[in-house]
Formats: sequence, C-alpha cells, structure tokens
Amino acid sequence: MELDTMDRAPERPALPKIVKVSAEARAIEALRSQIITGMLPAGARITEVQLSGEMGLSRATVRTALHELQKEGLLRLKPYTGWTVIQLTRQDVWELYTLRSAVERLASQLAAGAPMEQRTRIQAAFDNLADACVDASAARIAEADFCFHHAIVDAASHSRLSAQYELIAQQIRVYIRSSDALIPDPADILSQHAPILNAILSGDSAEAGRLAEEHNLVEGEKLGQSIG
Amino acid sequence: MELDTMDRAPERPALPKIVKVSAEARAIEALRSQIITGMLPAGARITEVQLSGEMGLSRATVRTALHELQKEGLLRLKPYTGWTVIQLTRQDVWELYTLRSAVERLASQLAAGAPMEQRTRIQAAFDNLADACVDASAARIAEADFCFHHAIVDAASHSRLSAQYELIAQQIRVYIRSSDALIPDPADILSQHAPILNAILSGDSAEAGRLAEEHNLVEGEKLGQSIG
DNA sequence: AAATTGGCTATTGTCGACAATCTTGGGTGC
DNA sequence: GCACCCAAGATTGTCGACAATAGCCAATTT
Repeated sequence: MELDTMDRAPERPALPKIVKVSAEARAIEALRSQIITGMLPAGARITEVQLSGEMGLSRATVRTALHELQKEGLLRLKPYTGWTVIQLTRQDVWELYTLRSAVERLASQLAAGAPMEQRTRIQAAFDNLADACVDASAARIAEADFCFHHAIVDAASHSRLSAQYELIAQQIRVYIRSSDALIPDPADILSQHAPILNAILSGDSAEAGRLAEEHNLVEGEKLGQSIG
Repeated sequence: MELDTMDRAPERPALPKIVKVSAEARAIEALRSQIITGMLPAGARITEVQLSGEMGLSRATVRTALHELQKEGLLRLKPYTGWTVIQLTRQDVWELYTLRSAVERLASQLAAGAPMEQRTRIQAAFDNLADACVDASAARIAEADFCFHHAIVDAASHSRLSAQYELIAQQIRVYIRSSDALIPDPADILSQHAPILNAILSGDSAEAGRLAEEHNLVEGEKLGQSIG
C-alpha cells in the first residue's frame, strides 16, 4: 500500500506548448504592427540595411518580411532604392471602401445564417462598443468599432473572406492614422451599427448584407472627403 | 547638297524599350504559369533546391518567388520540409466562389456605370466567347469565358478589385485543372452570360450586380459537386 | 509486437559577401 | 545660369555557405 502511494507522483498541470515561430514570421509581425499603429507612418522610408541593424537580423530575413508586407499592400518597393509605407490617395480610399463593402456584405449575409453561438459573439462585440461609446476615449471607440466588424467577419466562418477583410482593414487603419478624419459621434456609431446587428441576430441575411454594404459605402464616402 | 544627303541616316523604327524585370519577378511568373496551367499539378511537391537547380538561380531568389506565390494562395509551405501546390477542398471551392461572387457583383455594378468605351470591350469579349462556343475546343471556350469575366473586372477601373479577382481566379483554375468538372454546354454558357452583358450595356448597375452574383453562386455550386 | 531512441539525410531558415542599379552632388561646357 | 555628364555612395538583387528543423528508417528497449 505504502509503496503504491509513494510510486505515484502528484498530478501537475501540463506545460504549455511552445509555439515555434520563425524569425521571418516575427519580423513580419513586428513590422506590420509598427505600420498599423502609425509608429512607422504613411510615407516613411525604410531600408533593409537599417532594419537589419535595428532588428539584429540578417538582411535576407528582413527582406522576406518586407516582401510579404508589400504583398499585403502595406509597403511599396522601389527597386534598388528603398521601401516606403503606403500613402493612400482618394482613389485608394474609394477602392478600399468599395471592396470592403462588398466583402462585408457577404460576411454579414453569412453571419446572419451562422449558428446562434457565433451570432452571440457579435452581440457581445456590440455591447462592448456601446460601453465604449458611453465614456471611453476615441481610440477605444475606434478599436471597439473594428472589433464589432471583425466579429461579423469571424461569424462568417470563411477563412479567405477573413484574410481578405484583414488586408483591407489594415490599409484603412494606415490611412486613418495619416488623415485628419473626424471621429464620428458615438451616438451615430451606435445608430449605424444596431440595425446591422439586429438583422444578423434575426437571421435576415439579405437585410444584413444590404445594411452592411450601405454602412461601408457611407463611411467610405465620408472618409474620402478628409483627404486634403 | 550631296553632303547633306549623305549625312542624314535613313529613318528606322525605334528599338522597343527594354523592360527591366528582376530574376525574382521572372521566377514568380514562370512558377505561377506552371501552376495555373497544371504543369505543376495540385498537390505537387516542390523544393527550393530542386527549383534552384532547374532554373539556374540561387535558392534565395527561388525562395522569394515561392513566398510570393504562397501569399497568392497557390502554394503551401511546410517549414523545413517543402512546398506543395494547393489542393482545394469543397470548403475551399465554396469560399472561392462566394468571394468571387461578391467581388464580381461589385465589378459588374461598376462596369455598368463605366464609360461606353470600356463597356464595348465587354461586348467584344462576349462576341469572342460566342464565336468560341460555335466550334472551338473546350479549352478555348473556357479561356474565352475567363476573358469575358476579366473584361468586366477591367471595366470596373478598380486596381484592388482586379488584383483580388485575379488571385481568386488563379486558385479556381488550379482547382478546375485538378477536378473532373464537366464543361458546361456552350448554349448554356451564352444564355448565362448574355443577361449580364445586357444589364451592363444598358447601365443597369443593380441588375448587373445581381445577375453576376447569382451566376457565380450557381457555377460555384455546380463545381463544388464535382469533388470526389 | 509495439514503443522508443538515435542517427542520417533532405529540406528550409538565416547568414554575410559580391553584383547590379539608382540617386545625388559636383564639375564642366555652353 | 542651365543642361549634361560622371563618379561615389546607398540601396536592393543575388549568390553560396552555414545553421536549424523535420522525416524516415534501423536498432534497441519494454
């Protein structure tokens, strides 16, 4: 009996899995983050040599990261000259918002048909947005706004749609950071988003899509006006 | 007089400009072409070492190309193991066609509002498709079909939409090459596409979008059934 | 017989160095 | 003063070599 007890080690929690991430992937992430948060502002020039020194990585590794972000639309390469963070024209803004409206229309349609469990998450994101609109900073409201849209896109359970939406959203964030776009009135935000939520929750796919599309086109039009 | 005549060399046509294309870009193009045409079939394994030898390029150059095509959705990377040409599941096909329907809906709406000059090109592409349906091979019909869709997308004058559409189309082509999808009856092809053309030519933006969306969803449903 | 371990090979990941190209500033000629 | 040219420096493009990792197979252990 005693031997049996002594032989059994006490239960302990499993160690967390160590997720392996290549230096390339980490460089991509770090760079993307700096671009999206505006630390690397629109129009900023970047060189592989500079980043290589800064990040303690070989230029080849940095180069891979830069090429990936170029593919995501966040950077522009001038061969043999350098890299630049994107600067968006009015045409670019129009393109981003029309494309986003198309994609988000689809996402909203799919979300309206999603299991209730997924739709509940959209409700939670809306509640979070509503809370933020009461007394939070503009930055927090903007973040909650993005989260609401992402909740819809996630509920669509469509990986390519999510990926595409993310690429569009990234570019829009770069633009917003570089523009003097006015932050919408919190009351407006809620009145714009509530109908979309309601259509999704009630399973009205066509209405959800129509409202989402319209919302994006209207917002895009407003944003486009803020280019000097 | 004679001296003047002798001094003037005869007029000759200007030499064409030499467009500088990096080895990386050429590798990307060559690889993409092999994937889309099926020479590198769905599921095929590729290694950097093999391609480097084949193409007479450094592995780093090839690697850049492979990473770009991964970003385009044509290749998958297994770290430290190898690259694979995509193989699409029914879910993938669904995703591609729903996304394509959303994008092409937008393209058709914009094309319906485009200058007549642009719309005329869509008419020309349709005529070409109609000619092909009379007596051409299945491959030529498929090509003319793609050209018709591309003419609509081009008429939208929306660079991001065109780029996105191209990425989707590429993946669909890889899938079609790997599937036993039946080639639609030529008469069906024309009856499906003519209403879209007519809506665009008559400037009916909403109808063009509706028809384009529906056409893509119906075709996507059919294609998805052909997965064994 | 099934599970584990270890070694080898093949592959990608990353490195630093050489090659190709672009930009800029200074000098020259008109 | 303006236009053109050229060289030098800065940058990306490409190379081959070393480092890290995954997969496979044979040997060993249970």
